[in-house]
Amino acid sequence: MLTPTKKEINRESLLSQGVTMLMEQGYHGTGLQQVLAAVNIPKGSFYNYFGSKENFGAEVIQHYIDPFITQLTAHLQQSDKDALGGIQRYFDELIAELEKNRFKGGCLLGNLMGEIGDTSDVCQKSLQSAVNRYRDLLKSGLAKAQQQGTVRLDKSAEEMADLLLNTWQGALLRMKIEKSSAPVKQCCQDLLGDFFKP
Amino acid sequence: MLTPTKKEINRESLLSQGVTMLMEQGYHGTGLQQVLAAVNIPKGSFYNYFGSKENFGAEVIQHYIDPFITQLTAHLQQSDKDALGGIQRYFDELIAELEKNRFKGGCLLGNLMGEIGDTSDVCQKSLQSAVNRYRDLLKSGLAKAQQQGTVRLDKSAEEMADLLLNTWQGALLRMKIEKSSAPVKQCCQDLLGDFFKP
DNA sequence: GGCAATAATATGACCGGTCGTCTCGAATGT
DNA sequence: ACATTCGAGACGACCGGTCATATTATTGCC
Repeated sequence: MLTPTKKEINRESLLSQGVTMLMEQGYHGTGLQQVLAAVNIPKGSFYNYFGSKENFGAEVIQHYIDPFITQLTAHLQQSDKDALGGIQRYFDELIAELEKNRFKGGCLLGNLMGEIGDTSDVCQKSLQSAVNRYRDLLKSGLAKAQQQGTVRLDKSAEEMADLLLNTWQGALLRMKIEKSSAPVKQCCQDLLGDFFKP
Repeated sequence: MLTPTKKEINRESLLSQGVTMLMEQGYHGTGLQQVLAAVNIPKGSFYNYFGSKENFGAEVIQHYIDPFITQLTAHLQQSDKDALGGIQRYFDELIAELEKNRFKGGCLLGNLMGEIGDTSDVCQKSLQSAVNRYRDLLKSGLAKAQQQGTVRLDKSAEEMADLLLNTWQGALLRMKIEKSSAPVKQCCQDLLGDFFKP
């Protein structure tokens, strides 16, 4: 079928609502009834679409990261001659979005890594995959910047991608409790604007 | 009274058990009954000692960070002539402990910042205070290292303390899902062994 | 000091609600 | 006609929180 089936529509809206609510209230803090009520899907249907809350969580994780991959990819393509600038502008856009949300939520991946990253096998694997997809994209951007001479060569692109991702996650946590974008701005400044420079 | 009252003993063991369980299962993932059963304290007593789960959480946070403050303070005093070395040895000790726990738990502060850092005012304030106490201690260690010439001077000690703390938190999240100490080791290597060097 | 009166604290059964999950008849598609 | 999917509601367990009662301390009086 070309038009999505009702099942696919329902799955999609549950996942989308799941992203919002898991971000706001965490995994254990969010009840399925709450998600189902928000999108007006009967409770009984849930287990037809997803087998369990845990599986749902794992799918929500993937559904969450997709737009970020797309967005970063777009910035890298758009700034083809200046990969570092593309990365910087991507993070600037993220920061603007965080400020618009008044520093609520942060990053679903970070929140769930902390909450259930070591208690749910299914979600752990989904988190690994999501983080790796994102990290690899950052890595390729940084590698291109290395070729362009805007980023130091004596550290591997992968090592820097990991460092950027980790510091960003930590800075998002600080942002949440300080209700300020200073930590995330500082993160970009310290790494992209200093440590990664040749 | 010199000997602690029964109330104080009970409070203490609840807080101690709370640290363990909130670390393992998160805030919403841990029920009060579970905590109370583990230390054999009746449910009714809980609300005499702490007014609510939220207040309990806020106290658990402080109870959690105290030993880390003590431990880092000890390392800084012990390595008086080499503050940077003291900080490095402190983190080495933390890493050894994390490996002993098979990478479970991570840091309670990080986990709770992500889970409830923007939904519970009381816990948010407690998290702020705990993180700031820890950051200020790191900052004073780094400042001393600056005086000793082992750390660069063109960045403030506070900025570096924030960066170290944030990257450490992010690395702990990665550690949890990758079940490996590589991220935290890399964190220390990148910052203490490279970026902070003069 | 001995003892009743009073205050303070400890307790666990119990509250309404929500949790994640499952059952089974109804609806749907072929 | 039949296989598959759906969905209303029920399931027992557990949630955070309350409260009347039981126990223990403290006080005041003789």
